[in-house]
Amino acid sequence: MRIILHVDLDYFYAQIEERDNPSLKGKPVVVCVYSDRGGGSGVVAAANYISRRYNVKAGMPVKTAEKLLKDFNPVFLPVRGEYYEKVSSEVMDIIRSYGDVFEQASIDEAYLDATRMLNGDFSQAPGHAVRLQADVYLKTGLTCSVGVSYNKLLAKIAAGYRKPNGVTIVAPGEAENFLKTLKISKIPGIGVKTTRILEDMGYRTVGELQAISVERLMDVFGRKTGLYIYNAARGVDDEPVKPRGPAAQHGRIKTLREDSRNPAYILSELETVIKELDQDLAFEALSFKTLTVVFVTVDLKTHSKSISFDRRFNSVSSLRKEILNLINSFLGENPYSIRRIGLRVSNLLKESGVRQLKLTLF
DNA sequence: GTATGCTTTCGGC
DNA sequence: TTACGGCCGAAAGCATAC
Repeated sequence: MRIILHVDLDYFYAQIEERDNPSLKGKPVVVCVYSDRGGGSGVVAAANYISRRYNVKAGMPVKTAEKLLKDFNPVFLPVRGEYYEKVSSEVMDIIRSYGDVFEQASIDEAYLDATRMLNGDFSQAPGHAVRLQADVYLKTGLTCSVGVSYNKLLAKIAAGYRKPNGVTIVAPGEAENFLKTLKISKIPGIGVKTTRILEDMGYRTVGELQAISVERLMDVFGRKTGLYIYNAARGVDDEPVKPRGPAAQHGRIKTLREDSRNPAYILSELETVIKELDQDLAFEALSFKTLTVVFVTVDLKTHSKSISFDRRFNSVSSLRKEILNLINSFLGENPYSIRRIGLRVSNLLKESGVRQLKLTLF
């Protein structure tokens, strides 16, 4: 039996701001991504627990959060992405030392396989998790929530069970009991859409979900997803904790100063995106074979158009003609104006040798 | 029918 | 009443080859 931990930093961006400025404690704190449109246009990236009491949530328009909090002395702050990345690396370096295998799942989440480190003795796992939590707090001043179980699925659900600053153990034999009263949306991968379908079928808890046959689930959701839901409802998961390699794609997207269907204007707004993406590629010594233009139309739907080449490029700046073609092709088949525009490169390869040495000297 | 590879969309954080 | 970012990986969808 494996010993798996899931570590989740609590309300990460907002907690960092609170840590760095203690006068924020006790107030609703909302960290926002503002676009270039002015007038406070943007969305909420993270909200502390006081904000959450007033129904403020990540993903919500900033304007909505302002209305919900107007009587409660809130603090709205712009995101400091690079700084949060740096804090994340410091925290991850601590977490890493508590497992044999470490997998960073996002900027504020990680999995550990600690089976060998604890000699396969599950009874040592709770103490291990508490020590990890205390160590992170002592060294960084940040709290996290930890889930401990014998697979990634249960460890992740467990981490979400007691927050913030919680530790939840789901020992072998306890999964059925732990799962049966949970709402089905607590299963990772079961989002709004799937929840709606299952609720319409009359299922609300994971316990109830266990009554559906695998055939029925595969019928409704397809082979792969259906089997996943069937197993997840039983706490069954054998995904290994595995270190993540470098990102498989790099992208930049921005909100246009005004909605538009003018290809020349859209391309001009892409200039900063091109510059930043090229800096990224140069810094990491990457080349790519596939270029994608990402469109978000005024109805907030995301679309994309891509082109693949049979040779590698190390910069997008020489591909403006291709970008323009993709924009025109999109406009030809879509009636909506464009609100946001971006670029993505994939099929990445690390440049090696002399070329890389030259680039990293900058 | 299966395997493979590419483009597009979905959804979590 | 509406309001709305910027990333990423995974899954879905589709075409092709055998």
